[in-house]
Amino acid sequence: MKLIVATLSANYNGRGLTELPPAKRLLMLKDDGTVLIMNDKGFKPINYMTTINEFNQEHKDGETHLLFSNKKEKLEIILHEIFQESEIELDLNDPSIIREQTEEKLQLYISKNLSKIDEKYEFLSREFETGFGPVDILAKNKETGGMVAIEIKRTATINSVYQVLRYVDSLESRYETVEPVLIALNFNDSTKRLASNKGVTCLTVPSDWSEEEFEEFTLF
Amino acid sequence: MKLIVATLSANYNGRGLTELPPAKRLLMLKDDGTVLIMNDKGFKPINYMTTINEFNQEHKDGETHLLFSNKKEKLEIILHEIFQESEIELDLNDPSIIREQTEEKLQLYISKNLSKIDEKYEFLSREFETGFGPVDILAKNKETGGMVAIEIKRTATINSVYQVLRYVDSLESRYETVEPVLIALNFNDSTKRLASNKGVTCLTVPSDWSEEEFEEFTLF
DNA sequence: ACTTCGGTTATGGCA
DNA sequence: TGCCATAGCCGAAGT
Repeated sequence: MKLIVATLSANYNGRGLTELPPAKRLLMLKDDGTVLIMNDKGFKPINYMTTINEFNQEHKDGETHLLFSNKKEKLEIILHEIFQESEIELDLNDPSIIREQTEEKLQLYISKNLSKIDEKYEFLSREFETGFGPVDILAKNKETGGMVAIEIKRTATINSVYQVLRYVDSLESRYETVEPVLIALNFNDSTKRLASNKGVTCLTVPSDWSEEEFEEFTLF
Repeated sequence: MKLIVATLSANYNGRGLTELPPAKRLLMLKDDGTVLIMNDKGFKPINYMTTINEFNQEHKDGETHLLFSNKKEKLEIILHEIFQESEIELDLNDPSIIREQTEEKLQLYISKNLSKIDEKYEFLSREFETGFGPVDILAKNKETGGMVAIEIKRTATINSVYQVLRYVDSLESRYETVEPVLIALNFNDSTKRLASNKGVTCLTVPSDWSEEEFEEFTLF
């Protein structure tokens, strides 16, 4: 990638419309075509653009204008004064990051260990289609004999409450009783409150749902 | 900020849990404490961390271990081999980017020009509290005399449909009839279909809702 | 400090 | 390709 330290300004038009006043910043031109304008704060670029098809360069009044574009977007960068310019070589095939404890893995864990969360639930199926999209887990309440719609989240929000209620709505046309359940690692108070008002059961995953358990699953 | 080109690996634990195998990458250490690990693809860092309170450095077997942490997160970076190291100075007070055509500006535009979208609607208030969060615009249908709950989006999704229906649910305890309306620049087909099934009116903002109109508004 | 919501969200998966 | 849901979403504003 190429790194340029310069006083620059920018204009973007595409998904949104932005104007960036001039300041001394870092411009990164990655080998895959990605362009990033960085300042010294935070982790997000101020302006950026990916999937660039067209690039043009102009010189006007001693300033360099860079024009990046694709079918839907346009980014203009004006380099007022260049202080440094350098090229660095990184690994072409960067081995990808390994993510653990994702919602997908949590869902697989709970599918296999539902009774650890609550003894009375019996797992029936995963990603069961309701008509409003698939519910994460469909289970049976061994005490009541009724059905259970379970929505799983790493962090449950009020949206999760409405989501599981939608599934229950849809499933109630097929089953006599459907009980809404939210299972998550974290709930905030307002979510628990709303769930309680709406009759949605909230269950927390034991914090020791462990890496060892994963060995049983294959994601692919 | 400091830039380091090195063969490095990383482990993060906090909001999630990740493992990054070694490769030659760019490490950015920003002046505000932000740490970024970049490769030569895309606009996102592979690993990163912000709001760091604690930093420790260790040397083991000729390798440098960097340990960044705060109350909730921990990031370890192992520098196996360092190729380059440099320090660059950027502007301390980066003037902030100017965003146009944001949802907020769209909301203000529609507040003042609701009759341009549909003659029969009369604006009553903005950000009206429903009990399930504020509805963007509360209006009156001059033909029916009923109330109108309007949700505004740059791009409307199926979630927007459920959102406005929640507001209507809540408002119906206060008003006799409440009509759900979605106003957006873009709708996708499935959103329009769902809205139609659920009795939610979809209205598109004329593409010439112009910058000139903004002059009337003050955001602050 | 926590919650809520918009974002040029990005990104991966699947129809 | 478009649409959907997740993400270590981030960041900002309000409480």
